[in-house]
Amino acid sequence: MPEPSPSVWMRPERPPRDRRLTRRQIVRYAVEILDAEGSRGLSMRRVASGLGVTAGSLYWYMTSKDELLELALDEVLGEILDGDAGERSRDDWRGALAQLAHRNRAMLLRHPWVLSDLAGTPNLGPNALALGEAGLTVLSRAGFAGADLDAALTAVNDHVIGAVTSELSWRAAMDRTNAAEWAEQAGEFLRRVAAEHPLLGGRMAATVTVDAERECERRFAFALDCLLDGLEARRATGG
Amino acid sequence: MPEPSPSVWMRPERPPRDRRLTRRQIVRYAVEILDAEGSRGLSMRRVASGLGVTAGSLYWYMTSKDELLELALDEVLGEILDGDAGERSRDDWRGALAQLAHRNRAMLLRHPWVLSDLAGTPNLGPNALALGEAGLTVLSRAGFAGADLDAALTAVNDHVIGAVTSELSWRAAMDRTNAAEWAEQAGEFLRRVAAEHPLLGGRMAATVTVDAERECERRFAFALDCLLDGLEARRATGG
DNA sequence: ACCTGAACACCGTTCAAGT
DNA sequence: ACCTGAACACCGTTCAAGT
Repeated sequence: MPEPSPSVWMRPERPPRDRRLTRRQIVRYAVEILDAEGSRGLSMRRVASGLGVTAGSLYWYMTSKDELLELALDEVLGEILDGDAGERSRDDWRGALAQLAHRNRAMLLRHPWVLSDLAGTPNLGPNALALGEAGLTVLSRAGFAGADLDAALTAVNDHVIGAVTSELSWRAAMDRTNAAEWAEQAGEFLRRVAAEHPLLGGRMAATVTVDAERECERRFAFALDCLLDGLEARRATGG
Repeated sequence: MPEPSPSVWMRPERPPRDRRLTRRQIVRYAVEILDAEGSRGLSMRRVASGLGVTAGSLYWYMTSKDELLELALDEVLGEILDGDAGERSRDDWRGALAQLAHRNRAMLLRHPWVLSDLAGTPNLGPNALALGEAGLTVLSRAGFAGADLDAALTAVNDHVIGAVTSELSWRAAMDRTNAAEWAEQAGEFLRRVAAEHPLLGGRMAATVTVDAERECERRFAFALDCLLDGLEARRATGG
């Protein structure tokens, strides 16, 4: 195994000689599994056997499953900036920031397992860093500096993370209660909710008639707009 | 085992007779373990043995470990409204909403495991419902209705979730890089980051001199204020 | 009705031994 | 240098059998 360090990213990748595998290869296959079956589906043994090796050999390339997840996280973070020239009109900071947020959201919807991972993971990979720099660049041009620069970027990123997290849990609830087999139980449940919680009951009733996907996008844009308005009012214009 | 259903909350709890355990008891002990050691520390076997029974017997009270997590989630959601009269001045919707957000954040910091759980979990327990109704009540009095009512509440909740998620990952990174043993590797790493990412490097350098806890609170309040400004501008005042 | 105990099919990680 | 294969100490879940 490689020597230990606070993060995979603080230690050089092993120099190759006659390997059968690449770290990148391992990570990409792990992402495939994660996308297809979520965090539960990922095991060192499964990754290894899918690549034609034994579980133990993966520990030549990384020190633990946690590190594999750290690597997988950065791998998909790379998709956000991918194929983005980043050269929007220099003055349209709102547009540039909103675009980053939307691309970030799209990535998270493609790789929902990222969210259960994110909380405890350091997030210091090259793609994470590039993404941070890109956001800071936009906000810096917009007039933010010092601690407000951090706060502004964090505000937008946090909205993305939170919005997708709750979108996924909302959809999980809908999918389960709407499944035909449960119609009776779910109906009875909703009736009870409505009786004790009038506002919530009303909103839940309205939810049934709505296209979940479009509604989630609408809410996402709504809050993002609120946030950007708030930032607009706080940025230091001119000099 | 109990019969299946889309969520634990859609099925009545088993009537008792001569049990050694309560579902609540099991859940509370699970929360203790989760708080002390995170999601990794929780196993059915451990919970069972801590309560003086065998793993198999837990399946009399719930159908799976997932359900246990669903129950644990609602248990801690109960803390947010706990001991809160909820009877602030009726006009101060901003204050009431901000208070809910702060209490929610405090809960998540006490129980960080909730965040890795949240994404895929339905969240339909009594405490989740009461919390939703409370938020909707405040926003409804403030003048929001229909789809905007949902969007506004979601905006605030999402901010809390996202902010705590990234706070925890930021702190995980800091804790690891600041550990004395890694001073050299971390220093070298930061130098490289600064060279390739000027803005990020600058912000990271500033970070070292700052109190992480206070800074996180500041950022939280900053974004919340931006959001509330945005909501203020969008609410339907008068009638 | 509730719990045990054994069984099944898995895990992550380590490490001598092979090539 | 890289990989195997076996071992260690675990998992979640099921289910006959006990009381």
